[in-house]
Amino acid sequence: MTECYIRVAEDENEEPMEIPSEEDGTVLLSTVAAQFPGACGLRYRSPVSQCMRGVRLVEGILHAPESDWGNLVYVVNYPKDNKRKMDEMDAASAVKIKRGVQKTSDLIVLGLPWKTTEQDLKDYFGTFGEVIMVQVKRDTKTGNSKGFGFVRFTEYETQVKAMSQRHMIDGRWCDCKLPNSKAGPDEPMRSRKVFVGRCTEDMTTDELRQFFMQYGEVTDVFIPKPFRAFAFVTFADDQVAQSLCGEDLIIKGTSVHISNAEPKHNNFFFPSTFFMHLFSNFPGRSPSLAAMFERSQYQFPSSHV
DNA sequence: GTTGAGCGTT
Repeated sequence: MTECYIRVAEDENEEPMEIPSEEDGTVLLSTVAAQFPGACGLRYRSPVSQCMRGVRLVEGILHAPESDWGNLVYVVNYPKDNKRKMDEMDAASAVKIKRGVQKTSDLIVLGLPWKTTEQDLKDYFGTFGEVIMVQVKRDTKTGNSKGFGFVRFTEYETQVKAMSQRHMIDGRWCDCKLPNSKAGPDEPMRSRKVFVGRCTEDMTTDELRQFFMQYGEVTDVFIPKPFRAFAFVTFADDQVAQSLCGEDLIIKGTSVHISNAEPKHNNFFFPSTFFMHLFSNFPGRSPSLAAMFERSQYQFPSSHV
């Protein structure tokens, strides 16, 4: 299958718009969303059954129902029952509606047996409902499990059920809890830039751009080199950025955390107490210390906030 | 090559 245009409309009876496919014949959801903001998928009326059918959507990529898209008119899906156009509301509330009223969040799974794998977790929690993310936290050097992990369900009801009981996993009782990192909402700040934590090394700027396009126009993606497990994404609209803050989003199967690009304290790797200690020991005359401070400034550049 | 309350990224 090759590059083509598929016909897309907001309603079956509305005049369709032609939207380009990719070279492999798939269509990016972001391409649809560029013309129909807030779109979360496509459907079409099957010529055979006369029923509406959903178009397969995997990782932001829409796949043709048969060998090709044909001449069908594809109708835009909007989240839940919200069929209003995005321009009838502000961007922030649109994203909230798009994301549903009851957001699911990552759950920490405590007490895992050392031998339990992510596949084990997926198999176990899959009996409760659809699972969209599992992680087993491991020592980066040895690969040994740290005995805890994370799980994320599609449905909020599933999450509630999972938290309401203990879990026997590979012979041990485990608990699902809301992680401490979700304790309080992030402070609001009017920035167009968000901090994307827990990035994996295989995420490219293009992929991040493709992913975040679904929420609004992306003006910049910055991934520090060498790899530091985080990125900055800038939106054209600060309300879009703000609406995502505090969210856990799943990119390529990994849960990333969105927070403000300018937290109160950038003190994880360079705590101020660390500097104070150094300064007190070597009062103001260490070239290497100055160089280190320079690096820390570079790693948290004000130009990226 | 161990262990058994915790907490993922800046």
